[in-house]
Amino acid sequence: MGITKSELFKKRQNKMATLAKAFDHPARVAILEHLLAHQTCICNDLVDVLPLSQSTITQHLKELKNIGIIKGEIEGPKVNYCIDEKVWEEAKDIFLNMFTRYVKQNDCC
Amino acid sequence: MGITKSELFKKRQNKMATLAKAFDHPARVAILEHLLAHQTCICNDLVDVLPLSQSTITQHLKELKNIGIIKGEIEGPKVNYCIDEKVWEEAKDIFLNMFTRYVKQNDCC
DNA sequence: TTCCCATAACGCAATATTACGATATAAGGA
DNA sequence: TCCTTATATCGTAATATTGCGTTATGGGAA
Repeated sequence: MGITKSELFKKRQNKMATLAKAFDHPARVAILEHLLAHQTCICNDLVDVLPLSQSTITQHLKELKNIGIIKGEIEGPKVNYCIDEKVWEEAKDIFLNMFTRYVKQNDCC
Repeated sequence: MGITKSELFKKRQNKMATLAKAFDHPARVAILEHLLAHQTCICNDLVDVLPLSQSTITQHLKELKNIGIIKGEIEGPKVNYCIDEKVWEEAKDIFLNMFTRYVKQNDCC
């Protein structure tokens, strides 16, 4: 159906799924990397950097904002985007926790 | 279009996007958590544990296998699934690298 | 005011995803 | 052999995502 039965899963699982969406498209990875690299927040240099149209990029930015991992500040005619520290750290924790839960096994597979 | 222009992005970005897909649906998070918790590989206890139908679960398992993060070993009439260590560690590295690239800023936003 | 710039919103088209029931398939046990 | 159990596959329906052109919108500059 394309519809995810979120209500049937645990909060934490849904949260991780949501946060993972920030990284599940190469354009969004590229946007986040750009934000990480340019300590100063950016506006639409992205249009010059990414091989996508302005409207598509705006949409990805919107999605990242919905997820909460970035925020945008209107500054005159432009918008400055940057990583939302709190959410970023939260994502870091959740992913770290997940990844470190793995313990090597004797060889079941 | 629903089609992602992967060819226009860098390999690393596409790789991360692919790996993120392993975590971008609560059912897949739940499956991975189950695999982490039960050191012994499992088959379809998942059908009892998850609120989804057998066919839907099989589909998620297939997707996780495509991504490469789990592998399945046929054992008689059952299939034992488990985390693929190599891919798991690779994902861990990529995400860790991404998350630790963030440096707190003076207050641009 | 009028014109441009950066962004956002709208609407469309194409494709992908999620979910499930129903039907295979394959191996082990009765 | 026939039945059961565990998985996989198929087909279908509903919804989501991706991408873009086009059109707003809002502010600054001329």
